[in-house]
Amino acid sequence: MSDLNKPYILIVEDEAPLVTLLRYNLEKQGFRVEDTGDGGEALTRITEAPPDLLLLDWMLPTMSGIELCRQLRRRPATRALPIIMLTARAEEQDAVRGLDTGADDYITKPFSTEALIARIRALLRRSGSVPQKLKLNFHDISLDPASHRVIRNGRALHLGPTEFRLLEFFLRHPKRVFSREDVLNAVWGRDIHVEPRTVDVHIRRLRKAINGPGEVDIVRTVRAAGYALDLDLGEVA
Amino acid sequence: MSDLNKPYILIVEDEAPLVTLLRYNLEKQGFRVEDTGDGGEALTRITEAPPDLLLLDWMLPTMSGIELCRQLRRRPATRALPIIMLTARAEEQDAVRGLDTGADDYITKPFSTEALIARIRALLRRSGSVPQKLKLNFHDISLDPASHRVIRNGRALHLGPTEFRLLEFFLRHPKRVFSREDVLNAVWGRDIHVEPRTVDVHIRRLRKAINGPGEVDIVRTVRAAGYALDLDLGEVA
DNA sequence: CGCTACCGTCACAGCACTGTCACGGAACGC
DNA sequence: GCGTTCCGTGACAGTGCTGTGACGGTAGCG
Repeated sequence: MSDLNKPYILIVEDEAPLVTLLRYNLEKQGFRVEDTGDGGEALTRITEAPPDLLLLDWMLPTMSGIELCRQLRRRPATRALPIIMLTARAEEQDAVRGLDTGADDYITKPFSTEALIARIRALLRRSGSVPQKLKLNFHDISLDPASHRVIRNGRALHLGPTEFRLLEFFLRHPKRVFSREDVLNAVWGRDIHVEPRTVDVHIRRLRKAINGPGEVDIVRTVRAAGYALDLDLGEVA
Repeated sequence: MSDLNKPYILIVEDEAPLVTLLRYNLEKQGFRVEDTGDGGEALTRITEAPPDLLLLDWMLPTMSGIELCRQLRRRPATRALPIIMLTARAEEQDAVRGLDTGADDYITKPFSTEALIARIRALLRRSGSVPQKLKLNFHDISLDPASHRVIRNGRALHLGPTEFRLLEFFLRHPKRVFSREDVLNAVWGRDIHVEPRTVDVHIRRLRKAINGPGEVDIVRTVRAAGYALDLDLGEVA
């Protein structure tokens, strides 16, 4: 299956002819395409295997596009998923509301194929469209989301569930500082309430777990700001 | 100046009436707006103080919008800068090419203000809910807000939290003199009360932190006025 | 049921950082 | 020149932030 590495686009649209047209053009452009006409089914499929980009129709039978969009934006896992809304020209007002709800872009029917593809490319380029399944690594550490395994310098590490998610999150955004609030939202979930200092404790447990004797600390503390996955270089050559 | 911390939008457009309209609406939305009709000038201004978002007209006198866009995309510092292109309806084909060149979105004239603002919000939200992501640099110093790192001449500097915010503020408005009150409002916050002289002390700490031996002082004292991030040349050329 | 692994919270200590002051020197006006 | 205003500098006490160990609670499992 060579197309497992292609960018994966999910079309949520119930007009069959339009789907056929889109599928044809997008596959010609080298995308892997799946589709569904049902909002609920879309939600489960996205949960199972999040696409790199979502083409979302405004009018849907079971669940409206905007509602689906809202639900996706509530989940940490799909918060950054690029979404393009498809609307009829007359519904442009709603489309504007759609953007504020969380869609990244919209396009009005009828549209030219080139315009759509250009927008898709722009969005994918921006979101760095790297397939999500790859192993994550930084410095001498490696995390495999599929097998749920973490390795540093050849030796396997044992992490608790939260430590694992924490490390995975940091590995996805290396060298970037996150406040305790950011970390809570991303790792614990948007509407869970825990004390910000809890992050400190788990950072400590993570450090203890991944830092063997004589190994450098990969987690950098930035006072009054948060934490980052980064080498704590005091000086540079 | 209460708007120094607002998201900063640069408009590159030579039709004065349109600029006036845009400026009015965007400022009402809480953005700080600057504009220029010249592509070359835009480039220098972006280099000096990168905006959070760029509104870019396709037709420009000296340098075409698409050329400006291409140049910006070539530089690492502005590669992620969100760009919205403004084009006339008839030029839609070009706009598509514009997207492939590196613009993030385009909108065809005439457009509704709400549609534009919605797109702006979507872009700013996507580029990190905190609208500050681009690296800032001046002379031989570089500050990365994302990784919270400051580098001068290849060596990493260690700054305290306040020193960091202070430097970041000055880097966003280089070569501009700010009174102690301005600095307090922007860096400490509008309703925090501290003695104006406190700024002096932190300026000193900042100087000590960033000025290595044999390096020029980047912070210029303007007697009876305040401070500026600028090379201290004894006399004007 | 008891055991284990893990989680969230807290208290406390150490230390980096902060705001303020006093002093002396520099810059300026006359 | 002198007086005044302004700024650089070092010191210092108070504050706030983080690392750390400990503790009670819970879910899963045999």
